[in-house]
Amino acid sequence: MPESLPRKDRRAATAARILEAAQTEFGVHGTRATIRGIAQRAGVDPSLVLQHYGSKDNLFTLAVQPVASVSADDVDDHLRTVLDARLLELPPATRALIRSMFTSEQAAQLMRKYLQERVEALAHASGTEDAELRATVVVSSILGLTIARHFIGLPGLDPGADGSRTPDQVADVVEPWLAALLAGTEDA
Amino acid sequence: MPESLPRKDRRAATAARILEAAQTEFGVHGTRATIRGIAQRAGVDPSLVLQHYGSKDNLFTLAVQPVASVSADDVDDHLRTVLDARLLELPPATRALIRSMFTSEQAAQLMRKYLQERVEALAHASGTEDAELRATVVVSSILGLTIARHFIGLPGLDPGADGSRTPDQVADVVEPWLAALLAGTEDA
DNA sequence: GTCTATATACCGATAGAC
DNA sequence: GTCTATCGGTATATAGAC
Repeated sequence: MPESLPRKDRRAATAARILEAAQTEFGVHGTRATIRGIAQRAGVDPSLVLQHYGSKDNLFTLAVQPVASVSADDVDDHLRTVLDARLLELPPATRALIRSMFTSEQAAQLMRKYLQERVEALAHASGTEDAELRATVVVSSILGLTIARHFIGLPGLDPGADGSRTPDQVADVVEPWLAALLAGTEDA
Repeated sequence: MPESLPRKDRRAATAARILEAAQTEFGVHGTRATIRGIAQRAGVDPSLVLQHYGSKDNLFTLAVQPVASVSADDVDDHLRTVLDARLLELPPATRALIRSMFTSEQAAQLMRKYLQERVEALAHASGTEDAELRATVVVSSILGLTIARHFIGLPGLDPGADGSRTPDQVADVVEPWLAALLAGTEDA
């Protein structure tokens, strides 16, 4: 055995590895992820998972906490940032949250709160008529694009598929369209 | 016991009740729905469920088959029809499919095929530049609105919530916006 | 401190009583 | 034909061996 770190540090590092493994497993299997699967991915004994986190439910709660959202002082910048993030790679916690929110009321509530915060930030920053409705539609559309891209695999959003489309090209089309709805300048 | 129908009809009626119960249970619990729960909802013995359908997986396959989509000869009519259907009440099979597609690869594949058919119909009917990309974004947005409305419960889409908004009012805002993206006439 | 063994519960599916 | 009883498997969680 190599020179070991202080016990406390080793324990914290193991706990972090378990949490990362939990995010990955919940991201792949949703609420059907198992303690055994998480332990195997983290390279530890299953009992250690509960030793560190007490229960599967507690570990789940920690694993699906989304990263803090950026502020929305500038609407266009905010839209572009969020859209790029959702079309490129998904943070493990976000992937786990989306995968789990249809079979966990707790996850659904967390997602509702998270999305509603973005709705209110966008609505406040735009301030047009029907601002909340428009912001809700924008946020819902981004959610739909995220799911279609990362969980369903619709070929039209798959980068490098048929027409070798990059995520940037998708965002170039989508961003002005979302901005137009928020601003209320679209015409049919 | 009242005068009973012919055995065959009674049996078919029971099978139909079981299938309906399965759609409801898969719509509520996703792939976590149980044979026992389905049987209880249908008012029959659990063994009867397997007697009729062979296996849970076979019953699941039948329960999540979406109803056939309408044709898209007229783009605006098609958008309006689909949008109204998704914002009002969701068919049981569609609810079960969406709820299950994150924990069942079979359901995910079925949803991909279903959405891609709508994408190609819309893209063919519009025929603008980047038609497939635009149709994919439209279909993904409708999916996002459906999920936000029926599975997350975002207040901005909740009919009769704060501003007593009807689904029609939501569709009145969303439909022209989606049509503009398809037609390529939006401006930023 | 780490892991083996197990308690408890629920799942899908099957066999056989009536 | 319908239902009782149960098998085999797997899950979370706990207790105790070392």
